[in-house]
Amino acid sequence: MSAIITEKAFEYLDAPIKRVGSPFTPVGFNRILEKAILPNTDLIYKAAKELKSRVEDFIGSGAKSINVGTFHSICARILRQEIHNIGYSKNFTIYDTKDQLSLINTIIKTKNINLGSLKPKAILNKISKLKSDMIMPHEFDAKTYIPLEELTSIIYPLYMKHLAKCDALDFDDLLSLPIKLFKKHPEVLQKYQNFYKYILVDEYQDTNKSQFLFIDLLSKKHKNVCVVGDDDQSIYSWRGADVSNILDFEKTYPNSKVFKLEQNYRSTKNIITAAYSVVKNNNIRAEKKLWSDNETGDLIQILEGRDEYDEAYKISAAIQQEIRSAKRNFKDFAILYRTNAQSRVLEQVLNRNKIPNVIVGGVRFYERKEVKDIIAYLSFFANMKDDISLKRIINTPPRGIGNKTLDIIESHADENGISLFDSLSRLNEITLTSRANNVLTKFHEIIVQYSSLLSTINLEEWVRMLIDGLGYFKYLKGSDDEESKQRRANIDELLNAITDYCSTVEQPRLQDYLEEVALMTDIDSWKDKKNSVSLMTLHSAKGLEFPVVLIPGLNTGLLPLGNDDIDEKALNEERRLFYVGITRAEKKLYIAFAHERNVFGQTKSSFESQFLAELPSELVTNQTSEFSSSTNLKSGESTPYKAPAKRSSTSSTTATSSAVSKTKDPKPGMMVSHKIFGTGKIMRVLGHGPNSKLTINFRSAGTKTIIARYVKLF
DNA sequence: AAGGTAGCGGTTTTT
DNA sequence: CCGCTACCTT
Repeated sequence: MSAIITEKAFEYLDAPIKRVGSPFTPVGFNRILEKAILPNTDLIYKAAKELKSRVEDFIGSGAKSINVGTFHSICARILRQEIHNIGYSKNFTIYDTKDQLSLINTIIKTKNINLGSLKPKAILNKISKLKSDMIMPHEFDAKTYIPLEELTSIIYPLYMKHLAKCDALDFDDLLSLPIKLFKKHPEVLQKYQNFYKYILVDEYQDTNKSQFLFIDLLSKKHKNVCVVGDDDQSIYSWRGADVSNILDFEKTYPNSKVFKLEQNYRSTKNIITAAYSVVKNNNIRAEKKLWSDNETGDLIQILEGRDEYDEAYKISAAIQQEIRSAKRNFKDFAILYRTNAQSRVLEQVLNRNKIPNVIVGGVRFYERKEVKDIIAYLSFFANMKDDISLKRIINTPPRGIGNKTLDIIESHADENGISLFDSLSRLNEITLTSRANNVLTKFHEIIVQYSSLLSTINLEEWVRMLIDGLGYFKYLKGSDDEESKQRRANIDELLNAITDYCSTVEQPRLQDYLEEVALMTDIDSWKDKKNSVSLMTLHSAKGLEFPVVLIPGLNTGLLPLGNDDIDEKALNEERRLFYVGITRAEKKLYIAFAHERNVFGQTKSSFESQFLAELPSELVTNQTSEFSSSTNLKSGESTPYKAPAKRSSTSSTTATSSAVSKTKDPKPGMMVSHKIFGTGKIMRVLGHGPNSKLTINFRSAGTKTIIARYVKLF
């Protein structure tokens, strides 16, 4: 989500103003915002430039001092300037999720905490939730009979202490510390209030408590705030976003004006109607009527695949068909899925069909092991108190510093209340084997050496020398050939990115580069200059639009995601996610599902998503006549995927008929019913046919093993 | 005491 | 199918 903070640009608006119905905005600011901020942007500063020029086009000159950025980046910028006021170092490091987890694991290990069956990730999620609600450790009223809460109440304060010791901030701190700063130092607040006289927030429905407070404080003086959003598109409640921020805006700011933007300029009538038919099934939402002057448009096409490969194949075929008949370009298409894992198969099949494609997000570039390794080195040089990065690099590449040695160093640092690196400079105080002493001294020397080198040569050159000096490429060669090639390529790309950064910025600084990297969004790094089909998650697609959108994976368990015990609130959010996906489409919408899916490496039969049935049958077709039987795609000789399923099915034009798999063979994942035990899910199958033994997890009776002929398959 | 490997367990979504 | 742990080998 983005915040626009500008001085002149919004003067013509009466403020405060609330706008609702973000996807249905007339040609106006929101549209400019969507166009300007999200696509075609490499980095934040480029986005700001782009926005500036577009706003200038719109209101003429005067759009001078515009600041554009995500909440996180704007907050980070403020903190770099002001954080010393609340007792932190300006050299703070920003920890990503991996760093956070590693920190929590360190705590668990050193404090001998027994997590039981809980995972560190669960604790981290809990802590993050608390932080986004601005609940400090001492304010957390844990219900101690709930293990998660009790353990969190133990770990949370330690986690905070450890972060502070490392001069590190997590993503939540970036949002909450400015508020602490503003409250403690009114003079600092005032400075920024005067600096940002007009404030505009896009995607306001996805703001959390700290983001609300941030805007509230900043706008208190001049009271010029304009927010845009749509409660139907709230898809981040799992990370603390609170829809009531937008729903209660009028109450919070009694002088505000509301403009309902109910005309849609983006999509065809059919797409809008379909989107509405879906989202109206949600029980908690603000009713709005939507309309459009656009053409009625084509019907929504349902694609039915035998499995996810076939589904991907049908999607490829649909794209080829659209390109042939409607003269579209590859860049007009977006494939939007629920989970990143789905991108693999799609990418594979698209490649086989020679359809150029680009995955936005996914396993993020900067989270890949080899890239993260180098970034950890850089982070450590930027902040030597960063124990987490030190632990990552100290034996990468392997230099004979193992767990035992590290344990000794850690307890020394802990006892003396110093950083790990400080302990390394005081090895004489520590009892070590001479071998350990040697390798540690050597490591310490390397760090000192490169640290002093950093101030004498330029950043780019220094990074190259560092990677060289570490023998990192040699280290990568160790693993198997194809993989190490890829990893080397990634390091090369990282080097290119650094070179790029150095050439676009006046004064390249290691820290600034790292900050940019930490806060870069998927969309930022999206290079859509190439004429390619875009692949991304539904979450990433928010705010974007494409002539043709294809949404695969409309299966139970996948969209909506989760098992059948999904609660109403979560189901509503899944539905909103589907709604967001539908409303990305301008001209044409394809929705796909498969009868079988590979989950956990096992093929499981899969049912149609309930959301399919919510599409009005008269707007939907699954006649794929033009290409369903076609093998005219150049799919290559060795394509292992099966020819399109020959199903006698689908004489009906709706997708609402339930797709019952007619297979007689029971398979794991299928639902069954039993005279005595009721309904349950097959967990395991032993043997074949009616006499096979099924391990079934019954809803009320628990797990039983039963001969297949005694149960009924759904 | 390090480092390599086999086997296990576990699934969102993002800054 | 991927990452992590526990164990086994050097």
